[in-house]
Amino acid sequence: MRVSAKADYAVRAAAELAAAGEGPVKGEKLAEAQDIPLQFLEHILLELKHHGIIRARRGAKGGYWLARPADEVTIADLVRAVEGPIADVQSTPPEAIKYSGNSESLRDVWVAVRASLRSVLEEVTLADLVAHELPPVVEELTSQPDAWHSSTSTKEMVEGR
Amino acid sequence: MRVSAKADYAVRAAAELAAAGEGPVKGEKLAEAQDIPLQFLEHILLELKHHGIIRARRGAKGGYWLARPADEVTIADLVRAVEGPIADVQSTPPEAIKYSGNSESLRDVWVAVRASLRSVLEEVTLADLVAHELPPVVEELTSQPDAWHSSTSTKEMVEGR
DNA sequence: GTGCTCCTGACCAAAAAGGTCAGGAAAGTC
DNA sequence: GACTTTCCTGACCTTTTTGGTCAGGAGCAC
Repeated sequence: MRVSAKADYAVRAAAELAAAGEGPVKGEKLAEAQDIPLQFLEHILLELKHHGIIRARRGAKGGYWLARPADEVTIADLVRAVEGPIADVQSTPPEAIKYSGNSESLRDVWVAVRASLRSVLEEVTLADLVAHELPPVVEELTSQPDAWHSSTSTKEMVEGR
Repeated sequence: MRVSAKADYAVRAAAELAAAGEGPVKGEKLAEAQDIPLQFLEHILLELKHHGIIRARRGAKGGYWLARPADEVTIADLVRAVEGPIADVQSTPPEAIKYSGNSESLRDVWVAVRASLRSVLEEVTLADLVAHELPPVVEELTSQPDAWHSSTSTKEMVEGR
């Protein structure tokens, strides 16, 4: 349940494109702006292009730009482009797994996990990101103080930390 | 953003323990009940023991049992025990990451992602699982039909599938 | 002491993560 | 047309993670 460097980079680079607006932006500029290894970033941008999220042109005045308006590109789009399906269990979509007996309901739990991830990732757009105005669902989640610290694990509780 | 086999196995084995109630259950029985490779499962159970989630005894009448009542063990406890922190970004807790300029708000998004995961994983207990009675938050998420199919990706939309 | 069962570390193969390198192919400029 | 710029692509690489197996030791019950 972790977010890869690739996904993080993809979102950050796309945010730069969203902020830039129209004109094509060079890969090098994106890499510098967000401190991402250039050659690695180029592979990521290529994937985004293959997924129809961005466009590109080569040569002197070349660069990358968003294929759609920034308010029509969600974080989920970017994460899926580089990481594949969100919240697969053992590389299988949760609804396709067969559980027996006492763990039958576990399928519903994983489906709920996926749904809750989507409720965040599919709501936030690049436009929201660069405007620093996140949708209500995010504001609500981040406004709780608990959300801001790594939770105390069971082990730590047992050991009385 | 995927759930590992280990986490899935951990929850399923723990569900068996929850269903068994008091007496110690042998590893072999857990493995058979949930169709998990025995030797792999033993390593997982050992981790759970180290995290204080289960207890064990060796010998003739040995086996594993829950260290706490089933309604005090959450899915989050189990996932954290075997996978570590939930929703780290690049192996770092989201609140600890420094973002610059146009992606400053991304930190809040990852924090919201973690919070939304917790809102599911920390609510569901083993008791809920084996009783097939999941908390309202889960019921609500799974009751939406959209939650039950893998979402159509941007690429597929572009290609008109 | 003799099974039975958990405990532990070593090992292993395949995949994923996170990159780097080398060159080719378009687009613009002179 | 040559040259430069910038994206495009595949091959390659190292380290870590994933998903296990194997061999033996240690504690418990009888």
